[in-house]
Amino acid sequence: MSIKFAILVALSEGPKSGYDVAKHFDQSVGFFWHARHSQVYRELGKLRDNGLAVSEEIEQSGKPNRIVFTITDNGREALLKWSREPTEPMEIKDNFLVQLYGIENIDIEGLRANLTLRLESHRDRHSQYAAKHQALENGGTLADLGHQLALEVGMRWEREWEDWCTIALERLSPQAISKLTNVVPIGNKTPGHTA
Amino acid sequence: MSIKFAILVALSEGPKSGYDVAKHFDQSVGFFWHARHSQVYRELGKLRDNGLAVSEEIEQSGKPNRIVFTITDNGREALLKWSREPTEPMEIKDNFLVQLYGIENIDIEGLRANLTLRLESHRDRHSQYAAKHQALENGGTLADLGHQLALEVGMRWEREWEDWCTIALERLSPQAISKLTNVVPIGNKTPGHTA
DNA sequence: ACTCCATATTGCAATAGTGGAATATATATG
DNA sequence: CATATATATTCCACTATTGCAATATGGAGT
Repeated sequence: MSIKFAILVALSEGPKSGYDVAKHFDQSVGFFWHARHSQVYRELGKLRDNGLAVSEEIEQSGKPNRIVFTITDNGREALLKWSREPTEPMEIKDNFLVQLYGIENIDIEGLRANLTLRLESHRDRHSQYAAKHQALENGGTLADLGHQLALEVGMRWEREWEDWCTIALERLSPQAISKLTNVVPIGNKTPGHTA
Repeated sequence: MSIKFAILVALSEGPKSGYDVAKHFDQSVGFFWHARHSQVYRELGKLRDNGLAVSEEIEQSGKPNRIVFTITDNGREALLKWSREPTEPMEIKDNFLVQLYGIENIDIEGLRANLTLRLESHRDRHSQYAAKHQALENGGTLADLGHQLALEVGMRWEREWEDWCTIALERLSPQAISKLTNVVPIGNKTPGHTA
């Protein structure tokens, strides 16, 4: 229901081709609702069909022509209307947490390896958000405020994951695991003191 | 790719019918990878087709027969194998953040209303996770540790949203908005001091 | 010279997930 | 007595999203 609006938001910042959306998206609204290029092109077509955007073909030589989309008044109306309805909070959907939930049938060595990898990737993302955020620190417009607030959610999320990964690595260390009761960890090399 | 594993994890705790999975799921693994009943039944069928679970029909009168699924050794193998591969960190996908990103074309009154609603819902979820977490506080098994850690991610997530909503409500208050430069907020009743 | 990358769009098969209807009965609530 | 809710499964249409291949060319790197 809503890549539609993410793209509309992207267009609201200025006319863009599908290529533009797909590319610069990932550095802005796309942080909070991502899509692959094939979906972007399809959705742009729908926006045009529904009168929320208009398109204009721009001739180029050597490359396929650019098709530039511009948001219409109807498009802005749609955004406005959308923002007056309640939005569902997003659901957590994370493989790693599913694995934790099934820890008894999971390779704990693998879990630790994953944890280390993810710590890295959360750090990366955190600094990505932080960089964007810092670039806005002197901005005083409404748009800046919106971007700042959104990025702050991203930063909080990544920071929490970072903290949690560190703690989880300790709580899942071989030493810690070996102190648990009932331990017969499958796929885990640690010799737990079995009953 | 992975409601499959969430269901496998559910089955790993004991044999379950589709109805059981759909129902009790929401109080456990389903926190971290949810599915509607129609999908659950479909996936259970696939697990059986692929030999990761076996099913047994249990006669009942008055109600349709229960079809109880039990995880197989192949199923446990699949979980183990899965946990040795890296998992992608989940992506943020939140309508509300998209709206913030497009704040210039959004009804700020609506945004504030949404913010208030969400504050509520994050509080609810937080206490849901916290209750589950507290019930485990004396548990010392590996399974308990896994559940605790997973729930802690949920708690962190909800707590951060709670904090952030409160802060955002201040930063988006009519008074705060009116102090911004360049303000011609659409759909916002506040008389911004236009240039 | 060769390969890789950026530009730019289209199209399609496949997977993932939602939402609702249909079916059948027992029990609880008003 | 009517209505809702819990039990239990199946099926289907639909939306959402991914991933890949095809097409065409200019420029940068090795």
